[in-house]
Amino acid sequence: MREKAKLEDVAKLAGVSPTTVSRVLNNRGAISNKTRQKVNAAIQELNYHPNEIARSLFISKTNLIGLIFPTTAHPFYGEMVFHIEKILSEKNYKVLICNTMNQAQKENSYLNMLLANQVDGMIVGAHNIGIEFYQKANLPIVAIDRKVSETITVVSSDNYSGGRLATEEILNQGRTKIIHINSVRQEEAPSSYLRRQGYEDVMKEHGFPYKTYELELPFDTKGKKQILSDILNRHPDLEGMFVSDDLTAALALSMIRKQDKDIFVVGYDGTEAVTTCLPELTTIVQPIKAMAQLAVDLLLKEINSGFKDIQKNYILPVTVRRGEK
Amino acid sequence: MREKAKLEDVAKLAGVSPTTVSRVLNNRGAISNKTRQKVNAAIQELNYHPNEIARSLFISKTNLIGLIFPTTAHPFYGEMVFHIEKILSEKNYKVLICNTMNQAQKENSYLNMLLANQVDGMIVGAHNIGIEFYQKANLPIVAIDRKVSETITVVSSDNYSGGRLATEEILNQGRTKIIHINSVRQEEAPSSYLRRQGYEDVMKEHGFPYKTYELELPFDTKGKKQILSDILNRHPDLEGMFVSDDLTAALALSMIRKQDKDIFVVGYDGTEAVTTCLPELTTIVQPIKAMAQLAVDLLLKEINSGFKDIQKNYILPVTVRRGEK
DNA sequence: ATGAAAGCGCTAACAC
DNA sequence: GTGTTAGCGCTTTCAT
Repeated sequence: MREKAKLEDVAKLAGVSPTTVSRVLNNRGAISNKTRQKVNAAIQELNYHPNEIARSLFISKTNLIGLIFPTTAHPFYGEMVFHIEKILSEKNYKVLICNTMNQAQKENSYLNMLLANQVDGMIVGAHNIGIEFYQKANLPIVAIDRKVSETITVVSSDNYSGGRLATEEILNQGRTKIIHINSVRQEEAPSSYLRRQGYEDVMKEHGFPYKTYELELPFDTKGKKQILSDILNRHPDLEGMFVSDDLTAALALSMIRKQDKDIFVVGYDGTEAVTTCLPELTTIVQPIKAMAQLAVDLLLKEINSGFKDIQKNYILPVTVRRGEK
Repeated sequence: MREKAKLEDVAKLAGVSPTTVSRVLNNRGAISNKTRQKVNAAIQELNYHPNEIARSLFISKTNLIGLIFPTTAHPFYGEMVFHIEKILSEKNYKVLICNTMNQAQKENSYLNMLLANQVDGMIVGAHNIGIEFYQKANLPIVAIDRKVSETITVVSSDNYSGGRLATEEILNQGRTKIIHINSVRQEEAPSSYLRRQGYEDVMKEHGFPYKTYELELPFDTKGKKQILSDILNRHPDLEGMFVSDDLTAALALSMIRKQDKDIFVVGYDGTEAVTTCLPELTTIVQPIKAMAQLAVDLLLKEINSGFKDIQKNYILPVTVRRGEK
């Protein structure tokens, strides 16, 4: 295995100094055409690739962005990560991906790893360690759907309206016996709380009883099914369910079909993947692409402004996607 | 924004030499307990994080792995990337993610980016540029579902058997008028060709006519639907379809339902997400986690053996997942 | 238009 | 046990 060529090798082969090669590479300063050609020829011949690591070390900038999310295996995050990476790569940034699987310990060690690797910034959509860990990082960070904070910018979609819309969608079907299934409330994640609030407010306004299940949903399908089954049994006359995650909603839907019940299910997220698989599911659509775009824009602004206080909360609107008949 | 502490700052504060700090950090050599404590205290106080970039530069190893895939927005790749990252992170490797969106130009520039960033190796599941680009990289690489090559290890699942199984599954329903829908054949991607071969061989063996559509499927759902609709119209008496991608199969399924036809659809991939959304779909399940594990194992072996010739093709078995009634 | 030299933050000989 | 020194591959003053 031939050793990798370095800048010095190129310089020697081209008969110039390392400085000159560097100038050609970075298009800086004035270079004669003849020199440029010699250098380029040498680069070609040696199949030379500049060492970004060395470059990063010198300029104290890596163009590396860390992404911390629960798991790309979930379509919501898979699509979110896709959009973020796509937008960042167009601006010449590279993306380090971290799947925390909702484990605080992993999130913490990923955070330290990213700091050690000198990322220029981070986009965080995981919710398990205190915001103070991130504040200590002293780095441009944008959070997605996280707790409001004095120093970290948050991008989210309108979870409260989402909860309201979902509930109204069911009520519009003439159904009033409606429960809500949510993930367990996490201190740092207001989204589930807001969705719940939206649901409960609407029910209260109409004077209907409401019931929210905050579940610590297990990762495996079997466990989820068991829990859902118990809930269905407990509500034999149920007419509607607002389930704050499409995948769990899908599970509920298929159980309902099997039991030949008539329960109207509304889900949450509205990813491409789930919409393709389950076009009949009514769901609240989060603007994933727009959230990704905004998060990136804000992050790059922080990075380029020297991390000054443009911290704020941004809330993007959600929409209803009515299931196809 | 306080400047980042560096090793030298820690050394000064602790009243020792940089070397000693480095030794404490890396647990190398013999250090007195007292010194270790002083150093650790200084590290704490300064909130010091070792600069991995500088370290990488010196030791000529980044512990960085590049992942090149079409898009994490597709559940198959989303899940694949999740598993790969999870396994790699346990071995202290970091992951740079690249979404090529099936564009050769992007794939090529990602490849160069990864080389410039001194990745220790790559796992590639995209199929748009010639294998020779990768060979030039002169780096440990494992390909997933790519063309067989003399110098690059390939991990795939048994696409030929998958094609056969899918077809037999439909025949077992007593259906014989079966078509196959595949993505357009790409020179470097044998998987679609092998699935097609499996389908056609089984049909031939039974003496039934066969028809394969190799489609350049557009990215948008609308376009896909149009194409599928045309195909359905062309085959009014169709009894079965083998569609070599679950998402496209899901689209076909919902159209078939709407038209109230009786066509048995078998898909391909068997991801968690699609299985959850569409438990009634029969599909060929690729062993995503096992493929990820094997790909990582082989890659790390190449990296640690100094990239010697353990190149080979590994084919993992697929299974049938029968749709729930 | 080009080159010499210093240094980004770290580690590994090699001393003592 | 601990420190001194050189250097990983690059860029950038500061010369010329």
